[in-house]
Amino acid sequence: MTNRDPEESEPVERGTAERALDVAERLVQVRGFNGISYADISAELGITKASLHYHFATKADLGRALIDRYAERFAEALRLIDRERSDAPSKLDAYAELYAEVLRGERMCLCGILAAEYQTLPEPMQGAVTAFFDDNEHWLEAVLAEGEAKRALKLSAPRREVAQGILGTLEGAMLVARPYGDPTRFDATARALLAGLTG
Amino acid sequence: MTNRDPEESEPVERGTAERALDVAERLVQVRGFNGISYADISAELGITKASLHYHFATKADLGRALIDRYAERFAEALRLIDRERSDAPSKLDAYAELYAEVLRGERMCLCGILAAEYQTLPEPMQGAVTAFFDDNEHWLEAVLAEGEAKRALKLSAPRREVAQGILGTLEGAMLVARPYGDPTRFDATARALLAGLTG
DNA sequence: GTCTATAGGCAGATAGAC
DNA sequence: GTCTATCTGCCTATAGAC
Repeated sequence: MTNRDPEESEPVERGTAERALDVAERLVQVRGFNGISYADISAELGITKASLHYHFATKADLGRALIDRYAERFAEALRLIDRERSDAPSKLDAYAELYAEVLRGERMCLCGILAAEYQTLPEPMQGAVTAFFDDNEHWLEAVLAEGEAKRALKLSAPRREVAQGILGTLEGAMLVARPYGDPTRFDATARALLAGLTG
Repeated sequence: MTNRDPEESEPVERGTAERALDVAERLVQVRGFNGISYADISAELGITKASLHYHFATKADLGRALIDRYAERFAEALRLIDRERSDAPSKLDAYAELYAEVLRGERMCLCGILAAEYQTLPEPMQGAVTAFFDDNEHWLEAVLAEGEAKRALKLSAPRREVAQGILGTLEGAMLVARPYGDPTRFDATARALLAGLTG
């Protein structure tokens, strides 16, 4: 369990900007970027909107910082998986579990929900969203390559396509599961997906 | 090709309410419900916001009408598939093609994009979104049952779970493909999904 | 059914005091 | 860094004339 929610951690010293990102991240993962406002965030934080603007001049700045931090934390989680899991199937299992954790927090993947709003996002945010997906797919491709080399995985399509398929499938399973408030909807799809790769 | 875009069809007589739904549907499928306004719709329609309020008193009413009409049209497309396709694999193929068509129009599935915004939707819209998913899954379950009976499909999980997996996978493949403006990203995932069922 | 006009609220953002 | 105060603009929605 690496991808801990900062808001649930021990109360270490955190600056206002960091705490603002914590609140904004959760709100966006629940309501979407177009569904939240400076008022929402600053109210939860106990400061004024003007103070929040001091840390993030524009909403685009805030959104960009949100994605960058999320992507970094996700990348760190992937490095931890590489260290702690030895074979490809186990790594893919841990990867799916990252998504399941997010969903159990009643949230959508940050970049998944931003993908839905993609056409309305300021440009710097758009680039950061696809960069997140690209990073994930590259990591998945490496895992798939390792799995093929060690005969632990059998792919029926090019690695790149399979990697894209894994990402899309997990994002979609989250997307549909959340309205039902039922994380097990996600689990079944994830299990079937991974079973199809080891088959 | 059943699910034709009314805006691209021959100019048959259409009332203002219908034309408003056409415009709103496209806008929501591109920008999301929180990303559009009465001003956007009425401007494209060449009428005032007040006139639009005559047809749809509140935005919630408009949204509800949007989903209901979309769901009806989708259900009609499914009935056509049942009539024109004889075996389960072919039906699933046609089902995936419905999604591919939407994506080629640079749109997201209406209910897929609304699922992302679910927590901010007025209640009547929330119920209509899950009802759409439920309808789709019931149809898929029936197709899967037929495919199993005729030994055309081999399922490695309960029909219900497989149906949920198909829906989620296709929605997710659309969600991620759209930011890249590359419909082929969707096709690869859809093909692999169906191949795994006939396997 | 469509219009003009407008209400009332909230959005993102800024100026300037402390 | 945080505040109060304020601006401008857009939002949903309504009143009432035509």
